[in-house]
Order: sequence, then C-alpha cells, then structure tokens
Amino acid sequence: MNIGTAAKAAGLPVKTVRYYADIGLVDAPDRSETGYRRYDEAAVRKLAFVRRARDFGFSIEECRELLSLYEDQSRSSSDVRRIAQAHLEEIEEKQRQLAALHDELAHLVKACRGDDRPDCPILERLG
Amino acid sequence: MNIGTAAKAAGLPVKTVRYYADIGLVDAPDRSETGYRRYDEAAVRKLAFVRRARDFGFSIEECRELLSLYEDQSRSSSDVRRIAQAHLEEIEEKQRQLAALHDELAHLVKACRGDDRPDCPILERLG
DNA sequence: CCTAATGTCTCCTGTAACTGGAAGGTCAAG
DNA sequence: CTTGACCTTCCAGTTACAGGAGACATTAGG
Repeated sequence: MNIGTAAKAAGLPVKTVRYYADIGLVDAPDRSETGYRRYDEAAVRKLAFVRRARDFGFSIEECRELLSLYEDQSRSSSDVRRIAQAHLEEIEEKQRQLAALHDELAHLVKACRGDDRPDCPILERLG
Repeated sequence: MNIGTAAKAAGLPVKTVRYYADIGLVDAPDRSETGYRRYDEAAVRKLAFVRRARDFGFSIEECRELLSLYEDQSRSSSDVRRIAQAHLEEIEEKQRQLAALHDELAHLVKACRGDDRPDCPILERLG
C-alpha cells in the first residue's frame, strides 16, 4: 500500500508518516520501482501505535523506546512502567505549575474591573 | 548601562535581551561609539515587565500587546482584562487535557505490575 | 488514447522562543 | 602588555512537524 493509504489507516497525516521515516522511527519496508514508499500491515500497526503514544503526550524519543519494547517479545513490563511513570511525573509537575499560574491569574482577572478606566491590577502586578 | 548589567537587573539572560531587541519587543535606546547596546532604566523596566509576563505564560505576541497597553496612559483596563481572560481560558483548556491524560495514564501505570514478565496493560492499550 | 485530477517524490522554509558556539573587537585591571 | 571579562555578528540546533514548489506517476473519465 502507498503512503496515503497507510497514513489514513494509521490516522496520521502523510507528512508525519514521511517525517517518521526520515527520523528512523517507523520506516516503510521498501520502495516501488518508481520510488514510492510501500507500507505493509506491520508498519501501519507501528504507525498507529506511535499515534496513540503521541496522543498520550509521550515524546518522539519516548515513543522510540516504547516501540522497541512493543516489538521485543522478551521485554519486562517494568521497563515500560518506568517510562510511563516518568512521563506521569512530568505531567504532574506541569499540572502543579499550571494550577499555580491559574490561581494567580484568575485572582488578578477577578480584581480587574475591566472598564474604561486605566487603572488595572494586572498591569500593576507585572510592572 | 551595557547589556550585561541591564540583563542582570531585569533577571534575563543576555541572549534573551538581544533576542527581544531583534524581534522589536524591547529595543535598546541607542549604541555606544563601539557598537555596544546602551540600556536605560525605562528599558530595564520593560524587560522586567516582559519577564514577569512570560513567567505568567503569556506568549511573546501577548507580551507585545500588554507592553503597549502598559506604555499607553489612556488604556482601558478592559483591554488588559480581555487578554488575560483569554489566556486564562487557554490555561484552563490545557488543564482539562492534562487532567484527562493524567487519569488515564495513572490508571494504566497502576494496572501494570512492573515485574519481569512481558505482559503489560500499557503496551496493550497503545498497540 | 488523451487529458485532467490526484498522488507521490525531494528539497526548502517556517514555526516559538530561545540557547549554544565560533570568530573577532573592546575595555578595565594588574 | 597581557589577561580575562564583556561585547559584537552570524550560524546552527532545539521539537515535531506543516506548507509549498517543481517534477514525476498513476488513475479515472470521456
């Protein structure tokens, strides 16, 4: 199957599939006589795997690791868990930062009358 | 004052201050005879303003708007409030996404035994 | 069989907001 | 006078692609 069909099957844009091949994440198996990338079912499964992992917020490098574990029949689940746990902690750290930001900003927005007059606690806080 | 002094006073790396001048966000007033950027108190105030706004997660373009409002004596607080409110909604949207992600991933991590055996609900969910 | 539309190829550029480094000029201290 | 800190410009790299140009391939319709 050509790249367009494979991309649609995996739920990814063609550009992205080509990009994944460029960086050696999910190579197409071979090329047609005229140079078209040919994809098979296994490649599509890998592409879809990466798409789902990306949806979970895993970075490309994390996807690379997860993919090799996915392919490795003798992997141990602890390796996967370690990556997922680390990612989870990153998410939690980001959540803490966002929450702090949100509260302070919400406080300022609430304090700002938002009328035609120039005085504004938001700018006062920044200046 | 030279760029190093100004950067330190504003709490920014020198590279960043130069970058802000390149993109026309906070220009240095003028240059010394040998081409050094000279900064004055007003410029340092603007740099520090931008740093705080960036800490709040405002984008450079939002900083540009806020800065022009900061400089504008006849601004209305509603303009500032509009920008801050929009930014707050972006933060809230990101919080929702992160929370959904966190819950699903935490669930998977919890379900994964993390031992030496190959079966792993995390990979099953991705594959 | 011809044509038009669509698919695919490579290569280049741009995104956001910087950071790092190289090569070279300037300045103050010892 | 020299050393070291500071300054300059320019170029490249970061993340994960997206957009587009120009050219070749394939396919569907008439």
